[in-house]
Amino acid sequence: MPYTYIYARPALTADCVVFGLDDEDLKILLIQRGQEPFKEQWALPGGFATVGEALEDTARRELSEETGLTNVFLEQLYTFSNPERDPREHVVTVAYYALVNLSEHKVQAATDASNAAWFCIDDVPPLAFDHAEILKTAHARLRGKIRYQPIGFELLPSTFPLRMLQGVYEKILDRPVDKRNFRKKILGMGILEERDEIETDVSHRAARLYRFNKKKYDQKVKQGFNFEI
Amino acid sequence: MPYTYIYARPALTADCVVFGLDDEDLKILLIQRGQEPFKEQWALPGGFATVGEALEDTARRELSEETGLTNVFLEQLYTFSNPERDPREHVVTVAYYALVNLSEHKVQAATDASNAAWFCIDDVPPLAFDHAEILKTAHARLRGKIRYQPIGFELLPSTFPLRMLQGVYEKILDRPVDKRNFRKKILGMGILEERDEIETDVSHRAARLYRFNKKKYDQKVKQGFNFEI
DNA sequence: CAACCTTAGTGTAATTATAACACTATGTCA
DNA sequence: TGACATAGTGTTATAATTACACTAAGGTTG
Repeated sequence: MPYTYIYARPALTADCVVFGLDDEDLKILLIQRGQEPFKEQWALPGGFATVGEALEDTARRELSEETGLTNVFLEQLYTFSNPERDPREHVVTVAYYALVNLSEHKVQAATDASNAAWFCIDDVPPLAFDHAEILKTAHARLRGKIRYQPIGFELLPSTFPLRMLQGVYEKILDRPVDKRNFRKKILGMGILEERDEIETDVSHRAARLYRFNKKKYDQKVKQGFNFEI
Repeated sequence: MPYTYIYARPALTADCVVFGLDDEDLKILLIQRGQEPFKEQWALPGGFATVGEALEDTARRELSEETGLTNVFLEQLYTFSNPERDPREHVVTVAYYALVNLSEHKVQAATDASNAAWFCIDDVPPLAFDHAEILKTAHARLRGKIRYQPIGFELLPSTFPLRMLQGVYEKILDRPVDKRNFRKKILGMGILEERDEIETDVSHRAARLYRFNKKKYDQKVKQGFNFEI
């Protein structure tokens, strides 16, 4: 059933730049396209907007359909509207970026896309459309954002040792961080809650585990507290 | 000549939140709508996207058509896609914010819109659609942005006394700023160029005029210089 | 023309935040 | 039991921020 409008309309899509973190590296989730254009090439997960659906919901739905990921931290990044960005026609895309923790969210390549896989941020294959530019924008945003908002938790399991959180910052900022200063600062924010557990299955002294306390965080946000690292 | 697509498409618009500054207040540019819905109500300047045109160009074109403003500083703000935001149908809007200096850009209400006028940011009439929310988002962004990027110049004539620049910061941040510290900081950035002119037509000691030097600014940006105020 | 009003223009000291830095403690593993 | 790996902890030097008040210049007014 076709739809007719008096004036031409650009097509509208939502795409997701999904960041994950393993012990080694900051990673990015890509899918391999099943159709033309750019068939077989890697691309950001995403798809066409549906009338009556907010674009953030489009982004979440497509992410779930294509990779099985649900319930992730998701924020709008930027809207890309260069008329040449899609060879078929003028397609405007609203890009989102997402943070997931790899240990609790397993990715499965799902129906729509033939294949989904994680790539190291420094070793990404050529991407379809202008997705390389979108990725670059998202990476820059992530680096900028983590410096003044504690979003690093989203990449970790719900309880984690401080070393792991420090690792998040080091991998995203791509530079070493002083352990003592980092702990002072992050604990001083008063948004981490000390748990009565320690790490297991490590071949060295086990560290205490912490949990992000969203309630305390929201409270401090309301008070205008500054979360710069 | 109608256009037909296999799947339904949301309509797409670009809207502008235009900030200006006079001696007194931070102001916002609104137009009075000539058609339904929200006929006669005040709204942000903006209009429908054209296929083949980047949305930033749409924003500039509509701004020029509706208010006569051209050549303004314009940045993307956020994309609003709530399906209920327009009573007619699902309309996604990409919002931009613009900074203009009132002394050099005179506004004229132009063809499309019946009327255009400046309003104090603290005294805005009820707005059409979700434009109040867009305005609030833009105001928050402006406040946040000016703290780490020297965009205040965009609201001033090309040469200006430091007092005026300080006024920009005070009006946007909505708090007093220490004169000596401000001068130290802003001159220390090395992006202002001292001119051999002083103010005229003032009934007190005339101040030296300065000019923003974009070349020096771009250079410092490249070196990763920090412009926090 | 003198007194007054308004804004220009300038420096220092106290406080606070940041950055640099090294050792002991505890557990695993060979 | 000795070697190894990471946990956990304070202090000091340096840099950045804040608070603060007077003289200078020009215009206005009685």
